[in-house]
Amino acid sequence: MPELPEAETVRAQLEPQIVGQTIVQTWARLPRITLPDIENFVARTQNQKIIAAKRRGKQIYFPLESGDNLLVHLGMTGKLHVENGSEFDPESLHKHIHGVLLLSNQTRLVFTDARTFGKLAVSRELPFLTQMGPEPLDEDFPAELIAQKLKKKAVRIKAAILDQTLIAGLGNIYADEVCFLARIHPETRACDIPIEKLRELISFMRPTLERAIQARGATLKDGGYQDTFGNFGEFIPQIYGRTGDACDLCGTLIQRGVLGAGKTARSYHFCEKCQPAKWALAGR
DNA sequence: AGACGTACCTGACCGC
DNA sequence: TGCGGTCAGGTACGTC
Repeated sequence: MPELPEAETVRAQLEPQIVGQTIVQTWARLPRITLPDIENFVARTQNQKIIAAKRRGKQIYFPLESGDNLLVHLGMTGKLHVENGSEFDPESLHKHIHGVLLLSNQTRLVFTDARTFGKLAVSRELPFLTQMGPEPLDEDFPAELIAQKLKKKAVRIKAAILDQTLIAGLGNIYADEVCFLARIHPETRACDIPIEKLRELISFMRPTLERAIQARGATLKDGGYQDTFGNFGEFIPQIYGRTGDACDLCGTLIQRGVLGAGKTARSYHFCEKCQPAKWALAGR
């Protein structure tokens, strides 16, 4: 699913394809995912020149000449691609296509999303720029500050690092990966982890995300993620989605666990030997 | 205010 | 072959 590396891959691939182009015509059809509403989205993107392709965390956005921004969140199954053509028939579009932008160079920017967890939006304000936690890839990423904040949290460490207001860009895949690399059981309460161990966990974020970007992201068995050219990501997780496989480090069979319950449950993957529950589950 | 629960959505997969 | 049940998770929002 699209996390920071997948969003960055899409952003970087789109940049040379669409920046400098003018949106000639906009089409959208699903009110639930189109903000603030379809009428505004269409009116405020049409006849606008795209002046940049940016990303913050998992959020992709395109500043327009008017001062508005075109925002695309890929959610779980969202995809963006550019195809040739200067017209289209809304009646004959595949049912998963929820947005089409005709560009001035006779191409179309197409948004598809099977599970419709993604979002299309137009907005002048970008509150997520300040509300979202720091970018792990930034040179001045405040690692020590994040370690201190984690040390005060009672939530389980995996839930803590998924919180986009604390750190931007980690999702289920990369959260599991860094827990594995740091040898921390995902259900450990953040405050129960020694501070030096938290620093170690944080130190794995940037290299892991950078390797994933070089591999153009990760595509799991469900084939959910594709880059803008329809290619699968080639990042191979060491732990995520590998239930029943042998751990790369010790050969122990990788297990799957569930964080939370009911509708909110999120799966995690771990090696019980490399990631022992020595601080975990203390209060249960 | 922090922690946790609920809801959205549908393709893929599985057991019968 | 068909069908009901389960799983997948990013994020907004409600509750305690």
